[in-house]
Amino acid sequence: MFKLAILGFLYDRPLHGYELRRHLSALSGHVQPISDGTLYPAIKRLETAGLLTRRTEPGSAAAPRHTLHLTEAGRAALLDQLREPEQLDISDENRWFTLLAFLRHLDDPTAQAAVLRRRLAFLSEPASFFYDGDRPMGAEEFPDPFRRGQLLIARATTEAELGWLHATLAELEGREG
Amino acid sequence: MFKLAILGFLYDRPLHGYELRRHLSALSGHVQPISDGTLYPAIKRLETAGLLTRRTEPGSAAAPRHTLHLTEAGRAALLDQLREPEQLDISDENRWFTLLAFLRHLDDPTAQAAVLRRRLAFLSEPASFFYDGDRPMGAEEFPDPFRRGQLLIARATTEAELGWLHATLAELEGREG
DNA sequence: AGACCATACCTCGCCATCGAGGTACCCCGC
DNA sequence: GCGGGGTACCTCGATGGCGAGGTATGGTCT
Repeated sequence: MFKLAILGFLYDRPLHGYELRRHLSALSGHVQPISDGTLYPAIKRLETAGLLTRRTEPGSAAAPRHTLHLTEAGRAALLDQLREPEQLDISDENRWFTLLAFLRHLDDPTAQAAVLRRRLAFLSEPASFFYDGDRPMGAEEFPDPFRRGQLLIARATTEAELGWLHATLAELEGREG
Repeated sequence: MFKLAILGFLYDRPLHGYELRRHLSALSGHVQPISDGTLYPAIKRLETAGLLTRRTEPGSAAAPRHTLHLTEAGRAALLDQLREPEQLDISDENRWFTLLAFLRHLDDPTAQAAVLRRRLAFLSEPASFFYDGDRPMGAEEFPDPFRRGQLLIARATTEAELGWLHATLAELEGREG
């Protein structure tokens, strides 16, 4: 879902489709480059929903461009999704990173901290990729280096993020006063 | 795409749909629980493609079960996808982890090392989520803690995985010799 | 003048996924 | 003997992403 990312980038300033695509490519293009067949229909959906408007301008170097502007409803929709993200935005790393990229737009330390706490709760659940019955299996239990690596990497990632989460929450709670 | 995971689990031993779902939930259910509407059509597609067969058995505790068995074509398809994964399997963390979970089935240290080297190349590309023109921006350049965190966490994750990759490649190359 | 490339946008058909809904069976407790 | 819960499977419609294809413009190189 690119809805969040599109609204997030347009919140800062109006962009035309091509610029938007460059921003989106930087944000998540290393995983999978965004295709025209994804971007333009997504823009159209947002326009139909009244979240953005298009203004045609003569192209600076080519065909006429449609500059995209967020409407008030669009700004509200972005802030809503930042304030109360779906669970998938919390649990999926790609979506979570997208959310993080725009969380500063939510200009309220208490609301920001609440979102971080949801991620903290998710990361704190004991989880493995493999179970022996109900018992989560640890890295040491696998003879092959691949599953062992999978678990070790996941653990390292979680540790790093937990450290950052705790530090940032402390900082935000200071500001909440 | 659950094709890889389904084939991977069945490679070890035949399972019926319900068991399969429990395995898939453990592997990737923390991100998004797998739904029936995904699993059963996926099984049917694999059956139609001749990669697995179903044998109906009386249900042990309920309705009759369909035990799923990989065919020779199914085993070959799994090994193919492990040996020459699509780029998305390399670049997307969720897919990469799925691949890692079954890479041991590819019983050839040279081929395994080649796959790890593709991931290594992907992680070694200089990348950021944000660019100033063509210059990738570093964590220090953002005043908000969220984008800073995003970049710091990504960096920590990459470091951890690079360490494991180098160690495992050395181990595999020892075995190739 | 012509070829070529980057910019800029759009559409179509395909396919995977999802949620909601449904069927059926068996066991256990009351 | 009846209801509820867990096991086990299936289908349907909606949605969203993707690849392939198409259009058009303007600058640059030869």
